[in-house]
Amino acid sequence: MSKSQINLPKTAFSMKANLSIKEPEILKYWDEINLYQELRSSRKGQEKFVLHDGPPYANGNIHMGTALNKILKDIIVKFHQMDGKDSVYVPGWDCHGLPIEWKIEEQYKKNKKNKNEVPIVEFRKECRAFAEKWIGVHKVQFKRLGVVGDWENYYSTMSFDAEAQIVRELGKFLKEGSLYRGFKPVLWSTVEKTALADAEVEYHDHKSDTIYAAFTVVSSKIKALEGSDVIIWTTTPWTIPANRALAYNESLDYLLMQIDEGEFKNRKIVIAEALLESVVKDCNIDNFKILNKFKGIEFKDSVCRHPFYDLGYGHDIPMLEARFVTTEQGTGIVHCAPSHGPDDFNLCLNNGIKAIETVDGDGKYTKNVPLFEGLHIFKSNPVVIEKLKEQKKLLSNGELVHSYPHSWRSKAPLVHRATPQWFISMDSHKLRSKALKALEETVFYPSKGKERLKAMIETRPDWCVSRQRVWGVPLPIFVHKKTKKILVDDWVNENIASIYEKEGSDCWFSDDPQKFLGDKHKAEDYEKISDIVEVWFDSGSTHSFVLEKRQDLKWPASMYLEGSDQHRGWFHSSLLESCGTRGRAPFESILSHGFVVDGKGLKMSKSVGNVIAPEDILKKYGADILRIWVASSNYAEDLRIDYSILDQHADSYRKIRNTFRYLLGNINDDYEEINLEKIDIKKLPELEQFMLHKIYSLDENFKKYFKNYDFHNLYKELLNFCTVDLSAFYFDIRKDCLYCDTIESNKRKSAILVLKIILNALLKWFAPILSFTTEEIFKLVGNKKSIHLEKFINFPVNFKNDSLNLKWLKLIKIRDVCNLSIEEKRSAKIIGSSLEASLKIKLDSESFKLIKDIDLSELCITSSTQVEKTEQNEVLVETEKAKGNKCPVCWKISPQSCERHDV
RNA sequence: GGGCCGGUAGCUCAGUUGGUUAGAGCACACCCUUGAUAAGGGUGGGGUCGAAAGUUCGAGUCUUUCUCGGCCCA
Repeated sequence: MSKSQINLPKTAFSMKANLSIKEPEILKYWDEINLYQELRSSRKGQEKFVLHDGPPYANGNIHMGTALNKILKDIIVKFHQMDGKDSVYVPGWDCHGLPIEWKIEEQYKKNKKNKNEVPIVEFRKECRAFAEKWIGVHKVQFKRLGVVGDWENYYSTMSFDAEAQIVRELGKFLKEGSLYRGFKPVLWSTVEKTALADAEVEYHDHKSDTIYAAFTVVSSKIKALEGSDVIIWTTTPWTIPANRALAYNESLDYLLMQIDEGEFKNRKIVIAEALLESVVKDCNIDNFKILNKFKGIEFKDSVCRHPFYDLGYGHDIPMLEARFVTTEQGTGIVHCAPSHGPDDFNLCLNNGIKAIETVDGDGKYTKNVPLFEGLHIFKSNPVVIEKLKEQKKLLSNGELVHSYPHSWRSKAPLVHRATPQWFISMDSHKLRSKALKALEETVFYPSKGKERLKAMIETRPDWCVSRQRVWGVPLPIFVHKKTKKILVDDWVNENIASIYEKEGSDCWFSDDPQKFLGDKHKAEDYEKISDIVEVWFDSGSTHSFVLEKRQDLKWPASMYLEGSDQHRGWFHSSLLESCGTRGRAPFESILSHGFVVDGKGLKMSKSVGNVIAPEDILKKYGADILRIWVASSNYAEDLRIDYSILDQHADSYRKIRNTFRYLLGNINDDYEEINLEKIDIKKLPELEQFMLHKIYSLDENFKKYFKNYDFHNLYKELLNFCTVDLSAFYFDIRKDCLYCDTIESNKRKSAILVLKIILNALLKWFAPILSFTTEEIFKLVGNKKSIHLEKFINFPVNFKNDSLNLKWLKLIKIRDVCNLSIEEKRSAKIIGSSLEASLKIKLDSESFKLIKDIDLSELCITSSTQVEKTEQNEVLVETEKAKGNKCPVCWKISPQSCERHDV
C-alpha cells in the first residue's frame, strides 16, 4: 500500500529547534522590519501601557537576575501590546556612582596614575566613557533575550537632559525648604576617601583591639563614687580621644568594687552587676571586694574626667542616660564619641554636645585632637593604649574577632566619621505621610510588597542626598559665606539646569561659579558646594526626565517592576522623590520579583560555584527556554534554576514545538485567517465542538491569569492543553480522520478548520513568552510582518457549550475505563496497538443514552466496540483481540472489508 | 543579632472560609506503536505537606516554638 494514498503531515517546520542559531536570525529580521517602530504605529492612539524601566547599573555583564528582570518586563509589555494597548518600553541605565568611580581608580592604580593629580573633569569623562561602553554591551545582551524596546532612544541618568532635570528636581526641595544641611557621622572609607551608602557596606569578620578604660568620677550624687573609676569597654580605642560623654542605662544595677591586686590595687571601679563575671574574667581580677550596689538612675548628673585629663583633655565628661546601653557585652557603661557613632551622635546632640571634625577624610586626626594630630586612626590604637597605660587608666586590653562593616569595593574596614551632609526632611513638609498615602493608591503584585514598603517609609530617617564623590550630578547649592544661608533662587536653579542641558554637569567643577550665579549674586560671597547627589536620587528622578518628558510615554507609569530588594531602592527613592515634588507616586502599580537561587534554593556565589550565566543558557538552550523558565516560575518567591530544571523546561518546549508541528503538518503549512463569527458550529462534529469549548474556556482562564500577572499558572494551563487535551486526546483521535479520510470529507474539513483555529490561538497565547518560536511559525504560515503586531483573539461566545462539555467529560471517563481494559490485554501480550482491540462495553442507562451519537471506537481508537445496556451502576469493559483483516490504509481490523477503503 | 517572606512528590506548580483516601504536568519505570518518529500513545510507582507541640470532632490550611533558605537592616 502506497503512503501516497494517505494524507500524512507535511511541514517545513523542523522538529529540531536549533534556537541558538535561529534566534539571532529572527533578531536580525526584527531589526530589518524595525519591529519597535511597527509596534508603535500599530497601536497609535490606543490606551497606553507604560512599564517604566528601572535602570540597571552600567557596569559588568548581565547576570541571571538582570535576565529574569528584563524577560519578565518584556513578557508583560508584550501581553499588553497584544491586548490592544500601546505598550511602550524604553530601556534605561543608571550611570553615576561609586562602583564606576572605583573601576576608573583601579585602572589608575594599575597604570601608576595618581587620582589626585587628574583634573576632576577628566576623571569624570573617563567614568562617562566607561558607562557608555557597558550600555553598549548590555544592549546587545538584553536584545538577545528577545526583549523588544526603544533601544535606539534609551535613557540614561548621565545624559545632559537627565542631569539638568535632576538639578530642577533638587531645586523643588530647596525652594520648599525640606532640603537642609545637617551634620552627622557617616560610614566612611579612609581608603576610598568617601562616605559609603548603606548598600555599599559589607559585614566581615575583623580583628579589633579591645580596651577596658577608666574614667575617674569627679562629682556625683553618690558621694562614694567620687574618685572611683567608671570602666568602659570598646573595640575602637582610637575613638577615645574623641570621647565627650559616657552612657549608662537607668534600669541596670551597678556595682562599686575595690580591686585588691595588680595595677589597680586599692582602686575602686564601677561596672554593671550583670557583667561582673565577664569583666573579672576578661581582666584577670581574682581579688576584689564589692563595696556598694546602686541603680543606674543614680548616675544622673555625675561628671567624669577624660583619661587624658592631664594631657590637655580638660573638658568635663558627663554621664548620660541611654536606652541603647545593654548588658550583652562590655561593662554596662558605654563611651560616647559623637563624631564616631550614630547612637553617640544622637545622645550627645540631645544633651547639647555637638560633634566636631576629629578625623579628616584620609583617616588622620585633625587639629581638634590634642596629642594625636596627624596620626592615622588605624595606626593609633597602640598609641592610645600606651597613653592609657601611662596615665594608669587602662584596666586591661585584648583582641576580638567580630562582624565589622567593610567597603564592598576595597574590602577595607570602615569607620563612623562626622561630616556635613545634605538631607531631605521626611516630616518638615509631610513627605512621609504623602508617601504613605501614595502607597494606598498603588496596586502591588504580589500584594505583600505594599506592607514591606510601608514599614520602611514609616520608620526611615531623613534622606541624606549628598555624597563626597565626583562621579555624579553636583549638588547645585550655594551657601552664603557670612550668613551661612542657602541660596534659594529659581533663576539660578534654572540657569544651572539649562547650562547642564547644553554641556552637561562637568562644568560645575571647572568653570567660574559666576557662570551659574549670573549677574544677580556675587560668586565671592558664596561657597559653592562640591558634593554630588547620591545615585538613588538620580534613579528616583527618572520618572521626571523620562516619563514626563517623552511624548511616547505617560506619567505616572502603569508599572514599575524590579527585584524585591528595590523596596529599599528604586521603588523607595522614586516614591519619595515624586511625592516630594508632585504629591503622588510615579507609578500606578508595582510588581516585585524574588531572587534567582540555585536548584537547592541557595543564593548563587562564585565561591560556592553554583553560578549560571545567561550567556551559557543561551548557548546551550536558547532564549525561548530561558523565557519559559521565567514564565513558569513563581516570581513572588525566589526562583530556582539549575541545569536539571532547565532540561525539564527544554522538554516542555519540545512538547509545545511538536504540538505546533502536528498542527502545521496537517494543514500543510497552509493557513488562512478564519472568521470565527461565521462558523456554523452546530454543523461540526461534537468532538470539534468540544474542542472549541475547550479553547473558549482556556481563553477565559488565560485572560484571568494575565490580569493578575499570574504567568506560572497561565503557562502551566497552556502546556497542559498541549499535552492533555491536544496531543493525548484530540490529535490522537483525529489522526485516523486526518490521515485516512478524503480531503473532501466534511469531517476532515471540520478537523482542519479546528486545527487552524487552534494554531492561531496557540500562536497568540504563546507569543509573549515564546517570542522567537511563535515568530518563526508565524512567518512560515503567513505573509504578515510579525506575530508581535497581532492582537489576542476574541473568541465568539457561541464557542462556549457547558452542557456539551459536561457530556464529554463523562465520555472521557468511559474512555479511561476502556484504556484500563485495553492495557490489561496489552500487558498480557494479547494485543499490541489499541486498533487490535475490540471492546465490549456495558453501560448504565444514563451513560447508554449519552453515547447515542458517539462512535466509541473512534473515541478509544479501537477497531470496533459493542455497547450493551446494564442495570449495574458502573462502566464495564472487556477487551478482545479484534477479528478480521487489517485495512492496509486505515489499519482498522474488521471481518468485512473496510467501509472507507475498498481495497 | 533584628524585621519581613517562604519550605506541598525528583522538578515546576495547584490546594477556596479548617471537612472524604492531598492533586496536575513534567521526569521516572514498564508496555505499545513505528503514518507527529531524535516523535506519539497507554499504564504505574512516587508525598510523615520542613520538624515538634497545641487549639479542634477534624489541621497542608489556625497558634506557638524550633529548623532550613531568601531579602532587607544592624
